[in-house]
Amino acid sequence: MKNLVSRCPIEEVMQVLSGRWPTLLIYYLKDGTKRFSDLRRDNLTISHKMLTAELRKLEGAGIVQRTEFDGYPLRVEYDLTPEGHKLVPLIDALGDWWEETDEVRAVQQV
Amino acid sequence: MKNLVSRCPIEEVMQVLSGRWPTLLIYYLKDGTKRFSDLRRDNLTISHKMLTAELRKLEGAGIVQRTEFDGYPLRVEYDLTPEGHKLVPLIDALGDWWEETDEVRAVQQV
DNA sequence: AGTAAATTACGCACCTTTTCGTAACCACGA
DNA sequence: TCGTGGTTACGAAAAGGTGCGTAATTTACT
Repeated sequence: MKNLVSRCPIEEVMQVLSGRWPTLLIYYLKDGTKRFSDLRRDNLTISHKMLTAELRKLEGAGIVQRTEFDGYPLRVEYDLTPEGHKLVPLIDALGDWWEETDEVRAVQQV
Repeated sequence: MKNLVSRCPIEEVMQVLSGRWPTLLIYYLKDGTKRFSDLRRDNLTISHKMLTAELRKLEGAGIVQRTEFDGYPLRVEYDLTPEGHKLVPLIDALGDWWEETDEVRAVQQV
């Protein structure tokens, strides 16, 4: 999903939130500061490369704040921005919707 | 994004809503019944292969209702289900969030 | 009257594009 | 030599576009 087909804000958010990782990362970060290696430990299956790419995307969208500390080994901390925190309940609402419509899907499958 | 890495409802919704088309299709359908060819006309760039695939995914998720009418040429109508309609304001909220955080992003880019 | 073409909603095969994981490498300090 | 956070190159796999085929009926042309 490289470029947009409309200038609709919804398509723009979805470009950032689409995929397996963005919402999961937001969820790990909502509990507080995490380091790169913390996220890799929590989130077993994401590759090194994907994690950096996704974090930068979220940073560019103003959802995640990256803080680099001088010294070796290099230390970097990731947090949700205030804007990122505002996003959490909206994503929760989608999860709730999914759970509520679970029975509907169960019926349809028959 | 073939299979899930967690059993979190949020990852499950995102599997359905991820990508360029699902939310756009929901938006076209929220105004009422559309036929396959209506959607292709509105939504210039989607290929027929993608359109069928996305519509079936939304149908499987209980968001879209597909109604087939006998006769030739075959006629098929697509509508949002009641559950699908409930989803609209949640997606709207994401779009609103994106617009509100627009200035934040503008500042960061500098 | 007879034939040709258009219509609708796809399925399928083929081919290109994009995505993503793996692995190697870098910087440095303990 | 290991750990940290990150980049790059490579290759496999998945996503997605194009074009052809299909059904039965209507319309358009000769």
